Amino acid sequence: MTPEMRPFSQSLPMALLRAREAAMRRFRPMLAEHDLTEQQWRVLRALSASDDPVSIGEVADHTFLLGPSLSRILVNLEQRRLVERSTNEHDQRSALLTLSGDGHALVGRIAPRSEEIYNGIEAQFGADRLVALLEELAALSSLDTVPDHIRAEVS
Amino acid sequence: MTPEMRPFSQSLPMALLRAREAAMRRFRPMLAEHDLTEQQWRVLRALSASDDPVSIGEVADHTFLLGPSLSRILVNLEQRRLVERSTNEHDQRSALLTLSGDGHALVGRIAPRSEEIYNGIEAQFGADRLVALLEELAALSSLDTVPDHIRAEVS
DNA sequence: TATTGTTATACTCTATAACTATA
DNA sequence: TATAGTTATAGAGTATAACAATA
Repeated sequence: MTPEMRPFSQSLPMALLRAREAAMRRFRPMLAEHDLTEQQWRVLRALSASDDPVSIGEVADHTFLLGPSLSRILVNLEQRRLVERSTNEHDQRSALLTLSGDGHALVGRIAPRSEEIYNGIEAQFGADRLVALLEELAALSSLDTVPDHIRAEVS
Repeated sequence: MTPEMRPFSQSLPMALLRAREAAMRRFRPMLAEHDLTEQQWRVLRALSASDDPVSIGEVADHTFLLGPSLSRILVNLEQRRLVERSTNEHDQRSALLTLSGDGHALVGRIAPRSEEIYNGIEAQFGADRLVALLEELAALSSLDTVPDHIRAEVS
């Protein structure tokens, strides 16, 4: 034993991983039915969240995917006609992504089942409690995110 | 947009991933210095948490690693003399794992720095608040875990 | 020169099935 | 027959660097 370190069971990264596994266990079968990996789904989900085209870099930030990973995922999703690419007229370097009609349709088929699973978690865990947990997670995530007005002063 | 589904920003799996990323960003450089992947570290951490030898299956459960992944990680950790294997005398099929002296030494070198990082998070987020968050995460993780005495009745 | 994104490369992990040895 | 673990195999993601095109 290494008593100097907090118990494995109380490690924050492990607790987060464990909780995520517990949640994903409910969602995975549904994604598998549609031949989607978690990462592919994160991309579709990020695009479905916006009416406007989103740059590849923004999608990478939102989905926690690295450039090379995202590039290959996009090749796959474009071949499946779920995602469409256009070029930003104001900056020829950056590509803009949108969900295709098929992409919207697929998300639309998955959405109600996702909500169902979500409602099940809310019913067991408590809706208010879940909202509170999400708030705490957001607060934790933004700990090292320097607010914009401060960053402007620093840099 | 797909208004039928809750916002991407409020998806529980994404919130957990985001929080885990925020936490791991602080820990990763330390692991990289010791040439450890997150998964290798999870194995060492799980073994360091127990004075008694642990079976491979138990380690797999605790670390959320599949058998084949764990097998190869163990080959690596054994070659580096961080982990030792012995056979369970009562069941020749199962192998028992323990942290070697070098393994303990490595965990011992990492532990204080890990605690330092942890204290930083506590200082920013609040120690009590972090304890409360860990409790909520544990509760969420155990939602679908049927308690043993009930499982005995059911099966 | 800096930025956006892709390609190259090597490694690691995931996931399923088939297999060996033991129970 | 069932279980513990390994091996085989295919696929996908991670990570870094090098690169092309554009700003």
